[in-house]
This record gives sequence, structure tokens and C-alpha cells, in this order.
Amino acid sequence: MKAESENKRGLWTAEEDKILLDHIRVHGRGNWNRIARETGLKRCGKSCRLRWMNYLSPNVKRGHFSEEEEDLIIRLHKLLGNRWSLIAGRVPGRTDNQVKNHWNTCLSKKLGIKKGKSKVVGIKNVTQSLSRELDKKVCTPLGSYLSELPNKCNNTSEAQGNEVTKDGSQSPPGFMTGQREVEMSDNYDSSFLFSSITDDFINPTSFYFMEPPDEPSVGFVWNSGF
DNA sequence: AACCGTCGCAACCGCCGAATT
DNA sequence: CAATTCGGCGGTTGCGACGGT
Repeated sequence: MKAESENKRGLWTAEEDKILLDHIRVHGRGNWNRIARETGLKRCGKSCRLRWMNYLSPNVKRGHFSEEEEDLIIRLHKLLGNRWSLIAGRVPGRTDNQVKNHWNTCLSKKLGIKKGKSKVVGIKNVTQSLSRELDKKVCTPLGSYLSELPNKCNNTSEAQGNEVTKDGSQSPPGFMTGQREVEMSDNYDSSFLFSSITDDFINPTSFYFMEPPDEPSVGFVWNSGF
């Protein structure tokens, strides 16, 4: 284990950006620790990854959030809570960090929302099909925004389907699978969420157990199948 | 001009799950 | 099967810019 203190910290310089960018252009992304070593940057792999994800990636849109984007974020946050990566995956060109920052600095104030009250009390596996259906159903009521989005924007991963991976392939558009937490934030109208999700796509082996922040004794089970 | 408080954003930290060894 | 490594996430921090006094 190398000492963390060997790593440089703080803001990235233009020179560091160029080194990282050049390396990724040639060798692709992935194995960030190796990239950190090979470039000679005195940055840890995580730092390189973050810099790419939040700043250097050509998919990253910069500048002010439009009203449409803000509205979309507010709606998605209503549904998903602080799942910034999920939200960002549906706001084209925006990263989770951007969305999170914008929410914390602007939107939460605008909406008069206090921080730190959403809570997760249960986690279950989400299958690929469930994930896909969740994407569909959750997005549908959002009106025209999402229907106009290109398919790749539904990819919840950062790659968005058009970046070169370490083996030279392109990451396909699709949906993130595996474990997801599902949570509700306070002051949200949960009726929409529950009414919009029907039994027909819930995998019987998957269920969600959620606890509204202000009603600790009440939980919800979605189609537990038991 | 100097100081101070606030704001916005980039970056870091700690944790977790998946993949690999 | 356990240990290790890696990638990803959400929360938090630190700092520069900016405006008010």
C-alpha cells in the first residue's frame, strides 16, 4: 500500500487534464488505478475517474441548468429521493455531482426542503427486467421531457453508451442492474409512485420495504409474493 | 481598500457491492 | 471461500468568487 500522502490533492491543473485526456483517448477508460500509474499523475485512480466523469468526459454538459432540467430534476427527486446517479442518468449531459450540487445549492432552497430526512430501511435485488420497467413506468408520467430523450439517456450508468472501455469496446446502452436501494424522501406525495407501479412487472422475489421518515412504524411492501 | 459572510462548485472521504485473485 | 482490488455512490468539505458593509 502506497501512502495516500504521495497523491496530489486539490484542483486539477490544465496540464493534468491534458495528460489524463490524452491517455484515455489512446487507451480508453477503465482500471483507473492503472491509468493513474501509467500517466504518472500524482493522483489516485479514484480522483482520475472523478475528474473524467465530472469534467473531462465529452458527454458532460456545462453551464446553467435550464428550467426544463430543473423541473425534471425536481420531479425525479420526488420519485427517487437522493439517488443522484439515477437522476443524473435521466438528465442528458449532467453528472450526479452536478445534479447533487445544484439541488443542494439552489433547488432545495427554492422548494424549501430541509436536508437529511430521507432514509432507507431495506434493500433488495432489482432484476434487469424490473429495472427496465421501473425506468419506463417511473419516467412515463413525467410528460414530454423523457419521451423526447434519446434511448441512450436512459442508461443509468455514466458511460451513456458511446465511450470506449478498456477493452476497446463500447459500452452498450441499457440499464443498470444489480442492487438498488429505493427510498422515499419526506414531503413527497407517494401516491403517484405507488399508483404508477403495478404488480405486473414486479419480480416476485423482489420487494421493497420503505419507511417514511415521519412515520417510523409504517412500512410498505411491494408485491412481496408471499 | 479591507474585511466578512455567502454561494456555488470541484474534489475528497467513507462506505458498499461486484469482480478478481 | 476468503482476501483483495476496483468502480461507483452519496455525503461532506474546502476554496475561490462575489457582493455587501
